[in-house]
Amino acid sequence: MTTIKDIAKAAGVSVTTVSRALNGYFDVNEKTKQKILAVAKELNYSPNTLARGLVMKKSKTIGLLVSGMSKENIKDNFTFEVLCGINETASALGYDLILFNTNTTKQREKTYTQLCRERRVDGAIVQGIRKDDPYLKEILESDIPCVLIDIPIQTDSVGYVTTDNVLGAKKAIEHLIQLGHKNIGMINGHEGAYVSEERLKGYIEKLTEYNLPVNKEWIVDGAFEEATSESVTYKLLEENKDMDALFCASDVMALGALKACHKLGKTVPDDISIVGYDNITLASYCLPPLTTIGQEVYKIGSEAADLLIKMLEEDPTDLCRYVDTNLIIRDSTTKN
Amino acid sequence: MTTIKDIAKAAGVSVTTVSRALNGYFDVNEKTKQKILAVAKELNYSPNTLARGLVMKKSKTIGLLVSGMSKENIKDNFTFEVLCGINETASALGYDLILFNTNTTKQREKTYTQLCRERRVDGAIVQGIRKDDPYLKEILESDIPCVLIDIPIQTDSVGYVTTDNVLGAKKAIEHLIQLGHKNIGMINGHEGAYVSEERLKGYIEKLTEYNLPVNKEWIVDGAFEEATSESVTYKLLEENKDMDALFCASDVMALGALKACHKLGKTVPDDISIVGYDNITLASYCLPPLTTIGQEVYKIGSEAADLLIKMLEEDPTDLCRYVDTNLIIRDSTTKN
DNA sequence: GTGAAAGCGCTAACAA
DNA sequence: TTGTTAGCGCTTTCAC
Repeated sequence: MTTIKDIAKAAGVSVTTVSRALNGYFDVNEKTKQKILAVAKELNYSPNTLARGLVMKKSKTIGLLVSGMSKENIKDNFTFEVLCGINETASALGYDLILFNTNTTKQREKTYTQLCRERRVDGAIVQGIRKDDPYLKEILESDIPCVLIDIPIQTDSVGYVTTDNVLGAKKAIEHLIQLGHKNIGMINGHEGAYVSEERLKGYIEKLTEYNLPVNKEWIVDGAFEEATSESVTYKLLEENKDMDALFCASDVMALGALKACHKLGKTVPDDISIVGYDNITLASYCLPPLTTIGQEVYKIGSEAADLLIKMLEEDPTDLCRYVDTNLIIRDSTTKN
Repeated sequence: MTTIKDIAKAAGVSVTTVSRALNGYFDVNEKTKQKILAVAKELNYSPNTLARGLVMKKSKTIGLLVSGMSKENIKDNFTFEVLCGINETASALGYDLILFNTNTTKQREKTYTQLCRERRVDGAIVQGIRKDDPYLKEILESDIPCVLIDIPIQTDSVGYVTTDNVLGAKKAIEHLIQLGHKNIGMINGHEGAYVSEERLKGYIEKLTEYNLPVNKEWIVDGAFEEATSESVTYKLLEENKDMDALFCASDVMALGALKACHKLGKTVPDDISIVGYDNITLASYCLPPLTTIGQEVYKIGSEAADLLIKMLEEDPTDLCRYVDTNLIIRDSTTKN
């Protein structure tokens, strides 16, 4: 494999000059530069980023800590869409991505800091970890630049990209209230998720705004899973016969709720309206197509990459970015 | 950041000894070893993989060349599922993944070899590139260990993981024939895909096996896209009123075909049976749920990672692996 | 069982 | 404008 040493020898100059020419410095004679470039091309040279990273203490690499990459999460294209957004933006800005898997026990043996330092990543993007994940604590204590997705916590070295989940939930509930619904239950995710906390907040605030009662028994967790959601919905509707609408904190859970309704012989939306969250691909294909809160997931990813790289290169003052949500009305909601 | 030098100083030994102790060599006194390990832990040491990679000429990194990571491909969870499989297996075996994006022009400036060599990846896994992609030629000419997904070409350093697409297509057609269909059209992908070639082969062979005529006009390309498929299906069915079944080389295209049928006022499956390919998540949710050829996509990914790592560490003789397919019968096919 | 020294490929003072 | 030299953090002969 060709090194700058080889080029230096072939071009009859020193390695320093080669390095400078290759890196586009201006203090090198145009002629020598051309010569060096020619030799480099001829010898089919590729720079060794490991060596460069070693001396520069920069790797032009972003570490990706993603929890939703296991078999179970395949239905949910949220993770993938975020990934796509990160990938395109990062690569457009000259950074490569390195994937850390937080599921396998193998990786869990290492701490977040170890993961990042071993690979000498310049920064990290973290998606899908829970509030109580030990990694989160570490991330916040570490000084490695990091962007959190959907976790609105900021430190000197940690920023975040998220949507306004309170507002998103409010849009959903507003829609249901406008349709005349008064007994609105909620299938939330789980305690480990900030988005759950916020969507619940939006739900409560909007009900309160309309002087509708907030009933604790009407709020249950569905673990962001279809099956769990199905079973809790079943129970919820059995115990509250007058419930006329359901707000689910994710489309996947709305799918479960749909199944439960079907089994109970309830027609959606005539007997009960359902609003989901996320606007996953399935949302427009299921029966009935889901009214839901859409997020520009791809944009969340690309904003995250953009923010992190800005943090690495320009240290911006604002480390928080919000991406829009919008209510998408389909056929799972109707007038009461 | 702690280095082995720091450890050496703190433990009162040489860097050599530290290196040996940390790497679990046996020619180091148990006591010194324990001392070194203790110091390392206390100083919160993380090895620098860049430095190690530089001297060892191995990076324990696998390069991922994936084309299906753009906005358009989000519906299709094939790519993501492959990714998940690769990720879990690679990380279980101690390898990290580095993502190369082949879409952005930025990356296209570099050749495959450059991409791999710059990052000093030990090997690469390539998914979703076309037969005529210049990268493919390079991959086959290069001696970088590589596993191709769904491209059955082998060289000394290149292996592949795929399914038997001829057989898969045959299963689909067999099913349709058993249901009494005789006028079976095919929406294929495009010329750039090996899987298209093979699925077409399976289609033709099975028809021939039953002495059914193979009609060139009945075979059209849908570019693996929903919209394209919809428009070609429209035309196909208009021009061939007696067509009673359709075999689509992907579920996404089957979705398009479904739409076309709907617009033409044809009921699936009563007027026309449709079989897809891939068993994407949507397949079981669309209307009617699709009969399709399922692939263990996750397994394709994990096999690819496993094969590549075997190639890196043990150089196996067999560089080809096949993953099963199976016919999944849902409601888009019925007796004629 | 342990250490000194060389070197992986690169960048960056500092000199010339 | 160019070259000399040191050093990034690590592994690995080779000698003791």
